Amino acid sequence: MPAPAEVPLDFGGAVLEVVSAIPRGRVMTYGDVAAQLGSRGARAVGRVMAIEGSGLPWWRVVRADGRPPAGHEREALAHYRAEGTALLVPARPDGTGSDPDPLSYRLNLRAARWSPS
DNA sequence: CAGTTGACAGTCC
DNA sequence: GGGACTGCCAACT
Repeated sequence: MPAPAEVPLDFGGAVLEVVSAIPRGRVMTYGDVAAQLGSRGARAVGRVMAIEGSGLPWWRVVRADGRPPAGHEREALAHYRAEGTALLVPARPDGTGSDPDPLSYRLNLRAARWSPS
């Protein structure tokens, strides 16, 4: 068979498939996931995660800025530290000791960004 | 059927 | 380097 029906699922089904294929310690941007689906609806991907994201490593899907989904930065951070994902901490010149935004961290996409073979 | 929303991305200032 | 605007796609009202 010339074409292994790998896309009998809907858009959401395909998203779940790609996100579920992301290895531990790696991350993908919404745009990359959408690109794998042959679509550019990065926003559509995000919405699928918000709905069907339950039961999936949604924290492995981050924005192009290297920031986790809005409203879940704290939850995602716990997963990143637990999986050893490459994180970039905002450099503190003085080291005041207090972070105005502890959730202002970013992921090192240059090292953690992964793409399916 | 049309408008609005939304776990975004890319470009311009 | 950071902020604002526009563009895209899919689902909801």
